[in-house]
Amino acid sequence: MTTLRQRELNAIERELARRGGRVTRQRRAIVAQFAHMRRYVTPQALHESLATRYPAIGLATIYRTLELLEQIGAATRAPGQHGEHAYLFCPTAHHHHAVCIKCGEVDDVPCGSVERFARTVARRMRFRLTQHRLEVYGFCQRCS
Amino acid sequence: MTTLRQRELNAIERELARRGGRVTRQRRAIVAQFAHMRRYVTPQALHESLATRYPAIGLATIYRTLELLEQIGAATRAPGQHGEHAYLFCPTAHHHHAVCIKCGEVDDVPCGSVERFARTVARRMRFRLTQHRLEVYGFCQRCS
DNA sequence: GTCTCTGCAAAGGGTTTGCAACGCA
DNA sequence: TGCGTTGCAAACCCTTTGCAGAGAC
Repeated sequence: MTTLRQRELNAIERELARRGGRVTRQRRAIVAQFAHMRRYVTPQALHESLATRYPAIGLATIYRTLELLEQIGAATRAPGQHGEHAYLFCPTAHHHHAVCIKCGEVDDVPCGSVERFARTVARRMRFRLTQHRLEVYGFCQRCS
Repeated sequence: MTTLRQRELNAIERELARRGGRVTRQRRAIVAQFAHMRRYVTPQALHESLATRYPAIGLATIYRTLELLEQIGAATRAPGQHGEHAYLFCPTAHHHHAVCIKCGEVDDVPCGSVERFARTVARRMRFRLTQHRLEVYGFCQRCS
């Protein structure tokens, strides 16, 4: 698990470098913490959770880094209920999410069957499908 | 269709009255325009679209009325991409949406089969399901 | 050494709130 | 007449931007 995570982090750093970006201490710290959280986080929350070990990182840097991660396909942004941004570390291909309403942890739901299902629905409605999004809420195995 | 719409409007006014709320000119105008639009609208956009006939209605009133409609179950709020609020007139029971990415019109997708599907997914993941939400994006029949 | 990134602070934009006047019931 | 609602404007809060200094490569 840790190995997989480390591999993901390395891939992100490579992608950053490939685009001419720089791998700074701040970005390393932000990405590591973000990946570790496994839930939707607001820039503010991420800033706070980094404050102990990296008190010097500015909030604007968090915003800029999260936006960058979204651009390189390592994060998803889903606007929260109060208008704030909420990001999820999410470096893999298209899939869906199961969000635990107790602990907040987010698991992945593989896309295959969702896609077939969405296509059926669209065909029935004479709707030309381009995207679909399923979110499932409930209690994860541990919180049940 | 018009009859159905009128019936929905009447139901909303009754619900308002039942909760001790008042049916004012402003609320009537807002609800009628909102229901007529059949798409996600921001408070700002609704305010503008009312400006011609009701220039005196304040933006704050729109915000307050939309929030109220959400509370009585006549509207859904889905935060937009830039952090603004977006509301959809949506007075019927639980269902899902097919959003046209060209004209913005929103159609309903009946819930039944989505629900069965979501349950299957949840069972496979040992996830105790409480809610689910499917959104389908593409071109509606007319825009295809 | 160059050019990107960072932190700070100010600006921006949407939303919410306080309050006196208004108007349903 | 009483009490919920409205409009206005100020307050709020989160996000974005500008800029000079720091730092990756």
